[in-house]
Amino acid sequence: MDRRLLTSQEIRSAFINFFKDRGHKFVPSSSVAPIGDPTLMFTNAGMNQFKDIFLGLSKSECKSAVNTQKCIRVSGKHNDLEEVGIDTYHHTFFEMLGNWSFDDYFKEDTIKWAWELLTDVYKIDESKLWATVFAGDEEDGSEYDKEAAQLWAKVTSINPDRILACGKKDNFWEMGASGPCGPCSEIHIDLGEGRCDMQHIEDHVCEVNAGCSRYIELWNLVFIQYNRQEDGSLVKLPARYIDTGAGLERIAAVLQNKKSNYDTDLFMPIINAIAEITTAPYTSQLNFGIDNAFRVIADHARALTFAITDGVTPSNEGRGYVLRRLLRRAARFGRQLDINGPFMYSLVDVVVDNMGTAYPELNGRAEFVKTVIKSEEESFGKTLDRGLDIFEKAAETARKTSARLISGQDAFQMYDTYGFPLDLTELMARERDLSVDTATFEQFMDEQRQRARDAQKSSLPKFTFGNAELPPTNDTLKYKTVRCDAKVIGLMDFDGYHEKGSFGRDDSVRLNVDYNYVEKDDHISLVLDETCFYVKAGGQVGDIGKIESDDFSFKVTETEKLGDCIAHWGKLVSGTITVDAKVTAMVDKKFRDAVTKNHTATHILQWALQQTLGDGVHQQGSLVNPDYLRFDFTFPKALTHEQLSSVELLVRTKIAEALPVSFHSMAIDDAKSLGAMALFGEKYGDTVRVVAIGTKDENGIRQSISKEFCGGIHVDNTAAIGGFKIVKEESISAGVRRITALTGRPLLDYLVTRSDIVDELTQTLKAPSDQIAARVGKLLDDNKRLAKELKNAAKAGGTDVMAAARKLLESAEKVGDASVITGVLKGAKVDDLRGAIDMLKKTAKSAAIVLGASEGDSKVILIAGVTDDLIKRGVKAGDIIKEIAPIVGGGGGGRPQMAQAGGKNPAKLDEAMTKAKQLIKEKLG
RNA sequence: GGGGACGUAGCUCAGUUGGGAGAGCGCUGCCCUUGCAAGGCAGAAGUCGUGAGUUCGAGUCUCAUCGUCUCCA
Repeated sequence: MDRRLLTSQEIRSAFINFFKDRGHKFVPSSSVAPIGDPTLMFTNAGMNQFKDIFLGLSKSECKSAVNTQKCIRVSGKHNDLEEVGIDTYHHTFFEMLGNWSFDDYFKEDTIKWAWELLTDVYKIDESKLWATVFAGDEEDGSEYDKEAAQLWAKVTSINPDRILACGKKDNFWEMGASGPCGPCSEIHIDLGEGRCDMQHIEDHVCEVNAGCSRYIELWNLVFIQYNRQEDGSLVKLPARYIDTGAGLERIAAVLQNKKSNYDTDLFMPIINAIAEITTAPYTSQLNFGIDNAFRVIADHARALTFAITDGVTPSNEGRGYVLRRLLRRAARFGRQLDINGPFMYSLVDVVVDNMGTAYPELNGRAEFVKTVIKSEEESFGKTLDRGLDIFEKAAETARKTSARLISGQDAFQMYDTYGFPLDLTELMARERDLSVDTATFEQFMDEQRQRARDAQKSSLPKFTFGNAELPPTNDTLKYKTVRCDAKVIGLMDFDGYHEKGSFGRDDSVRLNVDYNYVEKDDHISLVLDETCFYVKAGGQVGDIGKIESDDFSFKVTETEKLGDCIAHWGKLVSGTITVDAKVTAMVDKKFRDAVTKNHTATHILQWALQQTLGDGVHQQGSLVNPDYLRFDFTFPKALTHEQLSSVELLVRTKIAEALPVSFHSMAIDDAKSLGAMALFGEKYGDTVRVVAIGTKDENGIRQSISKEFCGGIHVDNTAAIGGFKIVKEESISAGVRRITALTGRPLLDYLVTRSDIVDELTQTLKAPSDQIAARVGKLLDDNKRLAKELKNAAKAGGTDVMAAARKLLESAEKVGDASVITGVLKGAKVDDLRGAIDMLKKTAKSAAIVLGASEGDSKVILIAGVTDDLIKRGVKAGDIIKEIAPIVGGGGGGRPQMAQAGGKNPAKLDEAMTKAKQLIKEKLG
């Protein structure tokens, strides 16, 4: 039977539907830029968003899940960047299909379903499939996964000879040095003899995990059943989890009968689009520069589009820097295809067209993504131009050497400091019949790598929670009150979590002996059963306040969320804290009020920006604290004064209208259909909280001016915000603007300060406030005009200083044709003296001049000037000044033509002049 | 997280044991030209990123800080 090949879209949805039919919940892919996980730069596996569940930090909302996760591997343990393009299957961006069980089904169903999906749904010939199970590891104390091996034979129709036992490297999965882990079972496919790429290697035998491309891994089924302790031993977990992962790109290649992932419909539309820009055709060969370039560009276009859509923008640090490097790499490969200007941005639409159905977040962000990529491509052009200049200098040096070799140091400096790629340096060197010392270059690279590694080691965090199970904290009270009763259920310090014990300022009740690094402020945290404190989330800062009981008083300075547990960090003010103590938690109300005003104002601001600037405005981030609010959003250029005024006016109008603010808990789909805005990258559960401005009840949400997914705390009525003013508008990266604004008390303070300044100015300038600007402008003009007149007058010799200088010339001593001019010009400034020297040198033609002046009774200025003919005879201004400056208690120096000095003793000025005259005459005589 | 480079006029940059803040382009005015371009002459324009320190004196040296670029992890 002739069967149509499945498209990637069909493969993806078949996977999801297969598991949905078996009771799994579809969980959308989380952002490629994980929030709240600083250990991870990019989401690099499907399990990332479930990590807290496996760690026991939070509970799952469902028993089993299925998803397709956007992943990027460009840094850390999984760094595939250098591999991309040269083979058929490495990618920086890929999709991971996975099914998950959270203490629900285990090995049997996992194996059975995986087999069923591959053979029944995807119709893969089962005679090509192999399975592997974990063979056990003596050193490790882990056992052979007999259970899995037996299940493969029992629940699938696989040929028992094709169930292999393999070692730890391939069949034992661990998240880190400690934590949940377990054996895994992989499914491999035999693509046939012709596909081996290691025939040229002697003794090579094609088999599973032998490294050649005939057998490839299709799907990894991980059975999480152990917890690895800090000491390396394995303990059985009470709850067991399933974590599976299958790369969509590989499956698509197999099902579409392609030798390369790049030949599937996931990549070909992009490759075709590249082919339209360049003249070279894509021929799908390996080891061929042009085809490699096509693959790299297609891969990077996907990674960039997804990452920027999820809110990461190119920058000079962290994630943003990884993006910048990706883009530059793509741009470099573009040059191999003779594409020199910006072009990556033009591939965005193709990616969005192909993936927008599976990842709806792409739609509507394309314009922004293009703006960002294009401006980044332009900036790379500048980097290259700058590098060219530096290259020319290095090449000049190289030409002078007999080896005609550009030194490794030069090449490294160009790369390291100016970002000029080595391959480009080599290429340009060849064009000039030069070569590059790459061995030395590599030496410098190794040194740099070593430096970075050493630094890494010394900065490892000391503080971990080990495997402690943290209790969840109920914090729903935060929306209702700023004061609540609670019970202390645990204490945390820099050694970890303690379920019992006490902590006091007295050493005898300290939890631990070694407190060297916290002795300054005894930083510890309390864990309560319930709390009304808000934890930093969604841009809103965490609350501060107090926790008190009959026995102690504790000042809360920071809150932190660890899984579902909330830690109240701070300082013990007095008494002793004991676990089980009954306490009252009190949020600082002034702090909270200021924050809520700013938070609601931020929502209105977003609405006002969209009203004024259009739908292109998307939130990129926000910060809400008691002092001010900050809102970052996509917009291509600076806002005009008119636009800012109009935004401000809109916000103020809505505040003045005293609109009600209401909160609704509803299903995520309902919220979306009402038009509520969600934030990219944020993880949402099934039920979301919607904050609506302009309605009291649910019926009015659609019509309300602002409706956003938001877990933050707000005022009940916009009137409470009490004013709004934008104080700053700036750019933070290409296509992203930032607005900083004030409300409430900080706004009032700001206005009062400004008003005081105006009052002061009206008094000083004796002008009404509305004329201050004009008056100051006039003063500045007058000032400039007068200063200039003064300068011109001095040049013309009209001042006393010049006149006095002329007199000195008339009475100067002569040694031959040379005039020796010395004298004190009272009240002259440094510039006057210099002017006088210039004038005297010109007038006298041949002269040695030393002039002095004093300022007050503790400052002396000395200046000397000598004409060129006398310098040849050994009279140097610098020398004279150095000799006489000590007389007036100072020091100085300068060049032979002109030198100056300062001093502290005006009384000795005449003595210095006499000495100067004597010195000059000695030299000339 | 670690290393390197850079921050001087609107733009691109120069500024040499620490000793008069400069160039080119652009801008303004005038001359030349029917007009434009070019050319000639004149002119305006700078808290030398910010803050301390050393010094008689700092664009220049030291330290801190902010920003930009760049490489490594």
